[in-house]
Amino acid sequence: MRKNELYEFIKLYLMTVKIKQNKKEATRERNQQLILAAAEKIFAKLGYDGASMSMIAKEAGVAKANIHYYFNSKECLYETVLENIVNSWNLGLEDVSVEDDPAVILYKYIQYKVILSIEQPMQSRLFAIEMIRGAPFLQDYIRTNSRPWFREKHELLQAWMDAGKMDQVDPNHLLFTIWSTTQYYADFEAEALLLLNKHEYEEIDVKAITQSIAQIILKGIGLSIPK
Amino acid sequence: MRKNELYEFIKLYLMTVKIKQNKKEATRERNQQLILAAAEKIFAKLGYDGASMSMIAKEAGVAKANIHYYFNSKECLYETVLENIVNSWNLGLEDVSVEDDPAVILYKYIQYKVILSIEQPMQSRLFAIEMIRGAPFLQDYIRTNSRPWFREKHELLQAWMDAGKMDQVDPNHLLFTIWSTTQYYADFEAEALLLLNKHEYEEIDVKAITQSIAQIILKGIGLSIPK
DNA sequence: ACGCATACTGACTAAAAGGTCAACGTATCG
DNA sequence: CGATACGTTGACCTTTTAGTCAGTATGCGT
Repeated sequence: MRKNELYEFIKLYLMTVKIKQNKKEATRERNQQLILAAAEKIFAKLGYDGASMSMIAKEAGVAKANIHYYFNSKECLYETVLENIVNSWNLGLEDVSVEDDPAVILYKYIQYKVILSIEQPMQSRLFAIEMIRGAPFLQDYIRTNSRPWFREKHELLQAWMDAGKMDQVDPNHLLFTIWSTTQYYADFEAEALLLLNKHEYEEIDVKAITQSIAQIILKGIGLSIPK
Repeated sequence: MRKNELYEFIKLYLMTVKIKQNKKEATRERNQQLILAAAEKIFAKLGYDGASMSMIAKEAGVAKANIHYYFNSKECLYETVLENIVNSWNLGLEDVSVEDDPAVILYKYIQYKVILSIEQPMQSRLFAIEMIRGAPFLQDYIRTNSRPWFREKHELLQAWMDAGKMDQVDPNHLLFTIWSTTQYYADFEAEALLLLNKHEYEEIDVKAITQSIAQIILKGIGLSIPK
């Protein structure tokens, strides 16, 4: 019975610990999230150098020194924000096999990326700023994480082409084309809205954008919009 | 003969003025260009806030105070750089009429924009940064200058479609698609090179990029690559 | 209730920013 | 040759920045 006792003890202990740390740990988690959200917003709007720690503190509703309590430096905070974004990035083209229909998969991917661009434009912009700067913080991450993902998708597209399911196009540039066309509406929102003479995107725009991009790209690689 | 005399006098006077101002005005012109070139480089690499006047001064090889002699403020310098870029921007799709072949015209435009992206990436990046910031300096310029240009091209594309020369696509999004796909290689050079596992673009890449983009977009709107 | 670790902050520092200015250098003209 | 306007600069100013720190407040376990 010793085993059982031990098990019960551990279970109780863990529960106690959890309850004990509830308030403190919850505060910790909450404030970190608050700071990260504020940082994402400010960094995306003003860039790394344009953003100041006091602005982020004000946005998050905490004292500036408190940010330094959770994050050692401005660089550290920026890096954390960026990695959080890229971590939640490459979804939307996952769990795909050669058997799937490229038209359906790619249409969904375009749709997914357009929605993300319209609804979370700041993430896209923050990523863009980092790339424009030459990816000083993200280049290691891209090398180790994005590259395998990219290779995998490259092979998938190539397999579809080999199977005669779509036209022969350079898979690299096809992926770049999908990224750039969809992210344009986040990164260049100011230009797009000014030229379209709008104040903000509407629900109907999301559909029109998705449709236009999908029409051009899918037909461009020998497919057609599904359904 | 008085008219002729006056004309000769003016001609001589202007020549004299030109000669007189040669050295000083040449220096003025030269240094302004030097400063503007340096500013373009530094602003594009580090953004508006990341760039400092002393860096630009160092890059241009002049004293910091001397920049303020030619340009009132950092904002003024930044604005001048931006407007110079956009002034030399919308070329490549000029002097086009409905009678022209859309395939030829659009292929040339894509080619032009790809070359510009590869050879002058800093201009594209500076523009991108300004747009990401919400176009605080360029929005007036876009409203008054880019919008008419955009409307004109919109009508041109619509006319081609009405004439049955190409598929029916939203002309706005078609233009956005061309811009985004071509500018991607400048703005996201870091990402593209990392994923392509290259140190820099080569001559062959320019052709491959142009070909891939043109293939997808032109076929996507019912055309094919000319010649 | 008390002691202790965690959470938090106002007030500070040193560095760097944009911008100014008086003084000096230099080409042009009477 | 002066006189004048333009070109140039080092030194300086104010403001803002990232980051620090001593000290306070707040739960938590005993």
